[in-house]
Amino acid sequence: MRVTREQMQANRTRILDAAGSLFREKGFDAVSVAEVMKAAGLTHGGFYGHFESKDDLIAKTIAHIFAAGAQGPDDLTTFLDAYLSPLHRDSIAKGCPTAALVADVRRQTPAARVAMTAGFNAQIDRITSAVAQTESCHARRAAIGAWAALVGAIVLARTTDDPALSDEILKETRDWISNRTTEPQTDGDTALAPSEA
Amino acid sequence: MRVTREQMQANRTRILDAAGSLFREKGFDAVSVAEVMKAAGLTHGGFYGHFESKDDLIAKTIAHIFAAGAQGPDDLTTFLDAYLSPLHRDSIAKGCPTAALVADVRRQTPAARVAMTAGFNAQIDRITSAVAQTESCHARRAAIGAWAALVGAIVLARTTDDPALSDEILKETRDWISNRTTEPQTDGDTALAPSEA
DNA sequence: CAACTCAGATGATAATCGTCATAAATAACG
DNA sequence: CGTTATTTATGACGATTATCATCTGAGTTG
Repeated sequence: MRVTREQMQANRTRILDAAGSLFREKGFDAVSVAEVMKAAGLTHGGFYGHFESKDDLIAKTIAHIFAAGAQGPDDLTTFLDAYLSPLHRDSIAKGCPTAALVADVRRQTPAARVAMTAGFNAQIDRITSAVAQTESCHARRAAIGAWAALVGAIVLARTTDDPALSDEILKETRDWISNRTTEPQTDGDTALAPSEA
Repeated sequence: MRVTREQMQANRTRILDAAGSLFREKGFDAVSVAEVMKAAGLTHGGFYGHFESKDDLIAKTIAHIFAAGAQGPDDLTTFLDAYLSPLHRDSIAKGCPTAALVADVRRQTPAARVAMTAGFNAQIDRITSAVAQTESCHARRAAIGAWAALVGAIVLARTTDDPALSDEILKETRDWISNRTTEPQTDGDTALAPSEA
């Protein structure tokens, strides 16, 4: 049952791809090693020839997902629309790894959290660049704030069982993030202010 | 081994309290029924006298947590400061149930998602009331947007292994949410705008 | 082409966990 | 005070799962 060296590398990639989808979809705990291998077209036995343990696979999978999805947001409007779209909300297995895995990674090994943090930094940097096109002073602050709202909205929209509320969360968050400098005082701005302001 | 009816009710509450902390801390899957019962001072056998199944416990626990923590944000500034504080970030077991459980509930039974959605609506309503004190036109939009940013920031800050980044996420999100109408054009506002704006 | 190597398949093992059957012991009731 | 009802404790069962030992067969190398 031996296989070409290239074939072996391809198998390894297939395992990481399968794990990337399954982990995002069902979470780390709910996915068994055998299930990942089956999705990759292999049997469970060969797994430990590729990875030291399931924890090792988890850490490597996180890094693999972020390495693959290095697409940066060129146009901020387009990015916001796509990120907070029902389509993105419903395609978890192929969607933003941060939104799909944040909560799960907290309980994983240090290596997994390190890989996740690397993805965080990359994502913040990308959004900061996009924000800097229209706002330079506090670009990083705006990037972090908007990113938190994006991730929060997606996670909330995916959890509720009420479709109307889910859509509303996406839509209102979308408008809340951008409709500020666009129409400053026209229809009453929607920003929050400390009550003593 | 029979017990007073009051004692039995007290035991049931102890089970729900213990489950509330453990589920928030470690997630639904990682907490066994026996572990919950032990934390409540009981043995695992008596569990099925109180609940039909573990899934039943999960749904009832979600409702129980939201029923207990019905504290509304009176002052918005105080609420934002408390929610995005390192103290709240680090006290997961006693902190916001939404932030601790959103991602996990997505993969649970319909009953669990119904209970969670009820908590969502309550929280949105409370924040909307607080926001309405300074902003009436799009109060609900502002509440949803701010809430998404709050939940997202806490979840992200809890996941990263970099303490500095974690603190930064809390602080910058805090400032990004409120520093808008306070100082409109003074130091360059930090709001995002569509690039064609 | 022959000997060796090693990726992958098959099967086994030990641990964990949800669930349930049964036993025990005490509260509740007349 | 005796009988009944019911909560909790004890123990067991079946299913799942991570991990590893072993076998097989085809790539690799000389």
